[in-house]
Amino acid sequence: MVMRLFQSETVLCEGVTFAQFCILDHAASRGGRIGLSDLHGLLSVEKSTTTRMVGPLVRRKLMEKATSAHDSRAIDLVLTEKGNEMHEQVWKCLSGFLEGVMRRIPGDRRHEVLDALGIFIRSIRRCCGENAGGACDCE
Amino acid sequence: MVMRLFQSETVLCEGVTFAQFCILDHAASRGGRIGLSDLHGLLSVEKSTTTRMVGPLVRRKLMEKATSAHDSRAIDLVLTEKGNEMHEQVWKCLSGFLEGVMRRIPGDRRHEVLDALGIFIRSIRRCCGENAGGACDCE
DNA sequence: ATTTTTGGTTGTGTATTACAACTATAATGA
DNA sequence: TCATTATAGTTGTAATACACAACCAAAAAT
Repeated sequence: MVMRLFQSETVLCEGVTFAQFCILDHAASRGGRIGLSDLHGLLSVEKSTTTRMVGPLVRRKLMEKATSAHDSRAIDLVLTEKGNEMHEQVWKCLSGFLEGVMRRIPGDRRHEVLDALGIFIRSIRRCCGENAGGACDCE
Repeated sequence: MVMRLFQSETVLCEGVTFAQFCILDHAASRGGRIGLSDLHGLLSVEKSTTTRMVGPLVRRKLMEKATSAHDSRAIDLVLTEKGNEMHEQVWKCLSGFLEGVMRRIPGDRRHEVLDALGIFIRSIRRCCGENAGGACDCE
């Protein structure tokens, strides 16, 4: 079972939706270049959906399509200058929000909370079979 | 900004979707009866959507429509016997899943993790202005 | 008594997806 | 090497999930 968050077209920040930010971020975390086909898995969507999700980013010149080095069918998405700036901008906006959340956690417990959150998320992941097919069988 | 989880029609358990379970659960937690109009807010959807989400539950006789005591326009949803059983069934299934997650958290930290999770969620809520209009302004 | 507001339904448009069909390239294998 | 099969991406289409608007009936306000 796939669980998606923030899938609406609603703009998150700077005219970028959450899904779009995810794509920018995945690219950024890999040095600004990512194979289109890698995105299917990362976003848990069909390849046709990936095509369509990437569209607006390319149209707005936040990313560029480049043919992959070793496979002329495959496409790499490359962060443009503008895309990089946008990514940082949105990150700033997001961390602003996170800071707000943090401010509401008693100072002496912040570390504990973040730590516990990590444990919880990893537990769910392991319980759901990580990337392997759903061992998360609810019958 | 509205954030929705598990909105797909995908069956969660026992032929009940997550949204349907939420409705059953809200009713159950209020003694088996809930005003249809209360659901709009609880589910964060338009009233037209509520109407449509409730449809299948009524058709499957998990809930019944009853005219509200003090307003002949308003409708109350009442859990049927069957609906109550279904609710418990799905709860069992869900807690089975949660147990699986818990088993993967070191025993001596379980309490801490749950505790921290509560703090985190409350912080987000307060940060986003609880039920008041979005103070969660990202900008 | 008339007007306005509110609860619910239905009609309709838009967005988000998956699935299938198709093209082009790559890999396999006889 | 040539035929087969697999893979990358795009486009067409259908299903779903929702909001918004128009509507009716009942309630509240004037």
